Amino acid sequence: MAERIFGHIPNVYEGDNFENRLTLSHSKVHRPTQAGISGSQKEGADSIVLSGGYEDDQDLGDVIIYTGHGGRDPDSKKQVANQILSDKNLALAINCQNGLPVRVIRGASHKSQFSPEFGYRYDGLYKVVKYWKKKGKSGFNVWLFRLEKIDTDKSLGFEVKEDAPEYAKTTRTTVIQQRINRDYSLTIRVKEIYNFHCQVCNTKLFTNAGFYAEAAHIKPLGEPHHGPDTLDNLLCLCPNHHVMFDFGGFMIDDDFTLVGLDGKLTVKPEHQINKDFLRYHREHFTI
DNA sequence: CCCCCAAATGAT
DNA sequence: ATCATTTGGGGG
Repeated sequence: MAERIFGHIPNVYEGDNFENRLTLSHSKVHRPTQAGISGSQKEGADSIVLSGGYEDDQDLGDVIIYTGHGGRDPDSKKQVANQILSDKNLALAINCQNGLPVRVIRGASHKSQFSPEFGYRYDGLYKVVKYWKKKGKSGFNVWLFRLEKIDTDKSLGFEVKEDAPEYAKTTRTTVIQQRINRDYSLTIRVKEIYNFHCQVCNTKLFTNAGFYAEAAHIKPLGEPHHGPDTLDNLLCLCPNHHVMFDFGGFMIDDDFTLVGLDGKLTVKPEHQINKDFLRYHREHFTI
């Protein structure tokens, strides 16, 4: 299977139109030819289509209340059963918990003032800010997802000038894209290595969407630290210890002894941690 | 690998 | 409306 791309697809811009689901699929913007949600419960959802099939959808433009899938009679298309938080619905929940963007495509059959007249239109990136269960118009439970539009360029710390040449935009999009995806797959990997247990306290949190942990960079990414997005610069932490680590609440010695907290960092053999990054963290974040 | 699904599509 | 066909993806 081709790698799932989160965020914009290189060379595709907001407002681009597609004749039908097949051309949309070939563009990589939304790969499934029928399903409304593209994603997996492990990685999250990379794109959704609004096609007007679900009566509990609400399209307010920059805010969308999107109904999960399932529970419909294949012939009548009516809700005939409760939806459950699994498969693609779970994928959207993963986006919410991990702050992953989802591409939104509106189809002409979706009846709203924001729908295109014909075919399908790529409408940019949204974040999943909340999800909940509700009794839908049919009387059966549906899962709803609140999507809010994000300004990609600003949220990534880039200011793409209106008059920038196309080639520059393209290159930048590609570079940003590759970075997001590489970093995200490593995030999944470090969590899997520790099976979502915090390396500091061994806590394993669970939610209605499964287990929850955070991947923490030892030497921070970006300005001015320029830490790399590599496995040897990542830790699997619970949210509390992630916050403490980022804000210098504790340090980690070269032998993994914790400074400021009792005990030692749990480290698996398949996870080589670069001690230079531990040193960098000690030097720059200790009181 | 096989099986099944899916907010589609095109023809009756 | 309904039917058959289609295609990519996900999961076991």
